[in-house]
Amino acid sequence: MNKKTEQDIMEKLVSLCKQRGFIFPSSEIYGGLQGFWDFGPLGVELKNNIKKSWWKRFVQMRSDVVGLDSTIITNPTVWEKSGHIGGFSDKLVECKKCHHRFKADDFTSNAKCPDCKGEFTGERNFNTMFKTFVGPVENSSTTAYLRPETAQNIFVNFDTVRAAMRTKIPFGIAQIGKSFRNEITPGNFIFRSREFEQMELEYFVNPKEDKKWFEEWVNQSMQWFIDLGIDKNNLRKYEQKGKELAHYAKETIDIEYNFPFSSHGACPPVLWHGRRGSASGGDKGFAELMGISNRTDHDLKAHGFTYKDEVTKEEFIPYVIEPSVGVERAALAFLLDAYTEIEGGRTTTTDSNKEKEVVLKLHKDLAPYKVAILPLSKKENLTELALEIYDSLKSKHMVMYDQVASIGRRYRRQDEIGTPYCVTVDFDSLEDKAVTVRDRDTMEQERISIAELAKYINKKLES
RNA sequence: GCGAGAGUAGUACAAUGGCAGUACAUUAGCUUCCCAAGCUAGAAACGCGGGUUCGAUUCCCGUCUCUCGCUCCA
Repeated sequence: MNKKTEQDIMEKLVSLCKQRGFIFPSSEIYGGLQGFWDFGPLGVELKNNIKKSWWKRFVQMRSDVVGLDSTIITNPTVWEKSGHIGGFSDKLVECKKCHHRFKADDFTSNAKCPDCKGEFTGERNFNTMFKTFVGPVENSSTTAYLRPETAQNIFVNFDTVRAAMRTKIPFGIAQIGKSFRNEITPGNFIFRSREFEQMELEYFVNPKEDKKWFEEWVNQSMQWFIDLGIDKNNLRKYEQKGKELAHYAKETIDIEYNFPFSSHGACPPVLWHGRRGSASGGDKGFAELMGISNRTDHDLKAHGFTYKDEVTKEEFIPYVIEPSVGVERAALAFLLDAYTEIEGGRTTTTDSNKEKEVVLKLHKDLAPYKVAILPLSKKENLTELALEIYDSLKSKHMVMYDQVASIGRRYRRQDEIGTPYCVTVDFDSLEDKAVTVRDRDTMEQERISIAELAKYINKKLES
């Protein structure tokens, strides 16, 4: 795929998301706000389905992981202890000539730009934590922060959760929730936004076993994406090396997805202290979808926790293995991977002259609507039966009813939003008490008796 | 924050110093009845404030917002 085509796909997906009610700019009637996105009727279903899938696999299905839902605003001491008040605030200088930017601690005040020998601006603070005030008085003693990650709330609750649930190491605490980062450059649609939702799991282990558990979580995380239908060829692991690693991390592996944009431009790798400038050594497309880090005992130590094994009497500060993924970023990867254009369309039974057809091949667990009920005709007796079927299914699944326009057009509508199954009520249905169930991907149809329909659909959606 | 570009129906695009169009999407009706057919009718837009002008969506200034690049990262 060439670059132009790739950009087109991103633009087309953005349009589709807007038109069909997945995602649109926040507060758009006032021009929107950079880095903030609203999820529409379909988007919220997709997002909920992603979260549901993650929670089921990593909390519900595991006896060694429990959940948590903590607050966005906390006592600011949390962020002092964690190092975020220092770490999320960088002093930067900018070259007045070439506008390259450098961390101020690397240079003396009279230094020249290493790229073009230009003059630097004065130091400027780049703080990526959102500030707010608790209570009506705005001053330094009431300053609080919107959390830039959900992880710290898990760490500070370590002992309380452990005691309440009688958990023994190794065990994990999972949390899904909003985080906020005042990113200097949000962009690429929902890839990087300022308000976003994280699914984080902090898995506490004996430091002697950190390697084993790290590998385990990398593999588990990878498998989750694959099981939800992401093409393996669009996924890869990237191990962060040296200065790419966060200060707290002993080891980090990114799961990267082959996005249709390059998320990082060139930046001087030698001069830049900290992270790598371009994704995985400059390859275009692949960019971080998820990170799995060995955070060692950095966080628990910072908050003053320790752990005692009551059987072996061994006392230690647990290491933390952290799989962390952004819900919106995952949603983008799922949408991109599902977005399929078919030149000329798939129709063989009519000679309609369409240029292309769009099918969103989302995994059935992720599809916003699972089933659409379509009466073949608007004639009274068909719609009545169709609505009865709709009513009989809606308590179990997200079901859509649509009677407007030709049947072919309605199939296209459902294909475009990824609905896996369409149930068509035709004139024979009145006689034989059966309907046809149409598969999104194969367009094949099967005739099912109405009495068996609910069971049939349930089975299809569970398989 | 700096640099560059851009703001016109839901989307993608036109045009114009004097009634703002097209395609797709959408609504109602007719027709058809299993894969975007057709016909008829309809709804729907010039980011905002100022200036120039008889008249500004168009020209000028400002402002806001977005997009791209720089950092940051899920």
